[in-house]
Amino acid sequence: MFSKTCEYGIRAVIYISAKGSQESKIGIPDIGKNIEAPVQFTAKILQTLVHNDIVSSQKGVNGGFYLNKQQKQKQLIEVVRAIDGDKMFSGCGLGLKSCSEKEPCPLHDKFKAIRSSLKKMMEQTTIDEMSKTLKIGRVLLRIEQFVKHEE
Amino acid sequence: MFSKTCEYGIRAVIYISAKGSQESKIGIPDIGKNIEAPVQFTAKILQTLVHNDIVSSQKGVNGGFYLNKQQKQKQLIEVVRAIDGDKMFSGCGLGLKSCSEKEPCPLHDKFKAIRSSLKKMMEQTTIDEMSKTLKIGRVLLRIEQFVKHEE
DNA sequence: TCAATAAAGGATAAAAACATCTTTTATTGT
DNA sequence: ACAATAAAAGATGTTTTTATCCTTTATTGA
Ligand code: FES
Ligand code: FES
Repeated sequence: MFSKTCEYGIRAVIYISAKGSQESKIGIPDIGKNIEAPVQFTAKILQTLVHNDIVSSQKGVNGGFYLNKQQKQKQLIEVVRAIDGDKMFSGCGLGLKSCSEKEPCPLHDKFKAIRSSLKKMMEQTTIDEMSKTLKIGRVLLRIEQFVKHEE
Repeated sequence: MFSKTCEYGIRAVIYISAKGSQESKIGIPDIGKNIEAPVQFTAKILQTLVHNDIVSSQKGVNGGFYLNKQQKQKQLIEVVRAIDGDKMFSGCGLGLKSCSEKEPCPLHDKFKAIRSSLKKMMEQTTIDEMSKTLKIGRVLLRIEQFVKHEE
């Protein structure tokens, strides 16, 4: 469905949103470990997300990643668009160069319905919403249990 | 959504079903040209589909590919399974090693609904059905118009 | 002020996907 | 029989995706 890069990106964003804040930023090793993704590769993906104003970052001592209020309210589709582009939400299911009503592929009518539900779903889901289910421990971002913060 | 290999595979199968028959088999150059796919690569994909009893083939003079009656009735999901496997229909949307109700990812509830519609759609759609819309010229498998057979 | 820290950036490497080329095998019309 | 044909099979090449390594830049607490 999404590229591996995009999957890591979404997981990272949800984790950062759940665990980080402007006061307590999250470092790449922490992120990589908790979303079970290659650390350096995750760093690259986060660069892209910072460029696209989906994640905030700060260099230096006590630096790291976090999401500001506006960023937490972003839709998941924006994360996908920043990494994989729009292909999944507008491209042809059989790989034709373009998807159109005028020159549709055999699967067009049935496929566009699915594609449209997927798009709607990714638009209706915010990062914040996902991070909340993670916080209360209902869901996981890796096989082993999410490491609960001691407080 | 599907791999390029799978897209070519589905297009090829629909084309062969529409244009070929046991009496008049279709050759790889014809297929490659009409579905706008690399010829030799398409040959490889068809090998896989023959092994999986989705397409029939015959070597030698007047040989080529065709679909028998049972094969025409197969569901599109079988083509996808033969090439891409089952990942798209059972894997986690965020790339976790497994998708389960017991240890779901944050997107699980929403994602499984989409995935399930996609699966149902690919199960309810037969190769024959797709090839019929191609035959009557309502749809295309490539940018340029499908070459109508002279009869 | 400066050493420690952590992200940013650039270069490189490994793996997978996509694609092509060449040889072999089976089939058939003559 | 056999030459022509077309898929099967195996080897190889290219491109894209995924992943790692190393250097640079910005920040900050002591
Ligand atoms: S043309 Fe193929 S999905 Fe629209
Ligand atoms: S666990 Fe992620 S979709 Fe089911």
